Amino acid sequence: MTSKPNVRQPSHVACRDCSLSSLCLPLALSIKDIDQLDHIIKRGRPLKKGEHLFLEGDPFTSVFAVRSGALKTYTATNEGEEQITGFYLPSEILGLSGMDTDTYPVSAQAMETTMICEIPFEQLETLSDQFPELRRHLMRLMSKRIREDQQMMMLLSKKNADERIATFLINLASRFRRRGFSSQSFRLSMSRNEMGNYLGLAVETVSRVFTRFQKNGLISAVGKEIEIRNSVKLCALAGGKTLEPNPIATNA
Amino acid sequence: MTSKPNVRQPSHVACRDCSLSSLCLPLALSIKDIDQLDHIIKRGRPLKKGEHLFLEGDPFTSVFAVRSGALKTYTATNEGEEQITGFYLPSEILGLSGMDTDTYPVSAQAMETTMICEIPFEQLETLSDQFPELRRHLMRLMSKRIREDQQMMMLLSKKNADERIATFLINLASRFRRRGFSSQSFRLSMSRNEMGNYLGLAVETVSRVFTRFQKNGLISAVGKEIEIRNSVKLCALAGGKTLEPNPIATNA
DNA sequence: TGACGTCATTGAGAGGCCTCAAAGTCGTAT
DNA sequence: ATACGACTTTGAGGCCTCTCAATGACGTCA
Repeated sequence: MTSKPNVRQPSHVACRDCSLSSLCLPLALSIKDIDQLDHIIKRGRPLKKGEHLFLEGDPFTSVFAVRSGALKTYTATNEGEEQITGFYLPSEILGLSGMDTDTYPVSAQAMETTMICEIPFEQLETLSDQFPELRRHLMRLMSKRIREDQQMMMLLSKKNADERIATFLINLASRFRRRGFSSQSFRLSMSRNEMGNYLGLAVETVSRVFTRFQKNGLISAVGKEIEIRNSVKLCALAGGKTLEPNPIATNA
Repeated sequence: MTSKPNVRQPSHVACRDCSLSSLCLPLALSIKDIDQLDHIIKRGRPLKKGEHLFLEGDPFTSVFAVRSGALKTYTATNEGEEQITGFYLPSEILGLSGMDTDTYPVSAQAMETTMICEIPFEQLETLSDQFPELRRHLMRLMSKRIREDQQMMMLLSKKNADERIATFLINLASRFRRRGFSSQSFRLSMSRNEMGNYLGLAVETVSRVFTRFQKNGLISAVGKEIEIRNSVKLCALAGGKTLEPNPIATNA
């Protein structure tokens, strides 16, 4: 399993050679201009499971793109519990919500081994001055995030446990598909507990819904491995269309 | 009640003469540059209660600032019910969530007689090219909105009915105060039904909580008139600090 | 001013989800 | 390989909020 000649070290892949460039920030730039973005990006060592990318209260300096792996963001409730605010898959951008403060309003933690591209915000703003398209893309990302958060608010205030979990699974599936992975079977990077926390449900409820979904032939779940067996019914439960109420994913 | 000599017609107040300028978009501009913003703003006739500013699906053309009155934004759930996504008070900006689509993702409706400043988005973008501060302010507004939506998600997934309503009242109070109104007593522009819809509660629950709050001396409510009688306890219920989990309000 | 419709309040009952508890499974590290 | 801890599953019971229903208050318009 040593590296083969034609396989670059992942931590050195340039934007122009990155398979995610069409989903990530570079999509706002022409081939020629991508290298400019590339130059300001810092690529650190991989984060191990449980390591933090930044902590709530840390000074806001950068936004981040996920290259591989998965992260969650969370904040502390008044009672000191953890409240998960989002899950982030490869090509998704996090850190934008800190932009109008001097500190990050949430903590970001790796749920598995994760590689990250760091984009120092000051330099990103400078680059935005040069490339209006990049600026508009950043705005679109934030606008999209607002709409997705509103979908999430609707989920939390109107949907029952079954519908919440169906929505969550369909959303994950569609994000996997867009990244070229199977939307039929995939591996959850979060625990049942984290899923429940995010969806406003107790762990036990999540577990019971999973069991029920399996009895009804909607899914098959072995540990974190999920297979969607009846996507039509699952989508119906989720509320019709293939929703995507969570992080920032792709372009329009 | 005819207009007095020194009172301009409200629909003609320029940004530089507007009492809200320090809370609204102009705060990003110097006195000298405000007039440039002023020139692109359209000031239409007042909206009567129940009238729509825009409908979900309308082509996205402008963002709006509330001059007086109050609006709500809402979207339709899959079952065709209304889901309120925000309430907007004077100086607050709405319409930003449509920015990355060609249509508004929500409808906006006046809850009372309301005056609006319309800012055509194309011209706002052009102006943004000239004034980086304006651009950054727009970004900050969106970033702030994301954080507030996340507060709202926390409310919906972790708080009980008492805490939700306490949070809502404290949030409204702090927004009134910032606008120079009393934060102790004010008039709700929304019905109990709308409040419940927004907070993920049934009307009856809202009503019962109001009754209980009055028995406990936290507030006094006569119809839509609210008086906060024990702001300390109410803040404690809301979860400590004076939160503001809703629309876009002011600067840092 | 009276009548109507909308909104708010109050009560009774039911249901969904949470909490508590315990057993079972998985992953990991020694 | 084994033992430990973390995670998952399942059960029983209770509570909070919703639903349904009816009465009461308010505001509006003829």
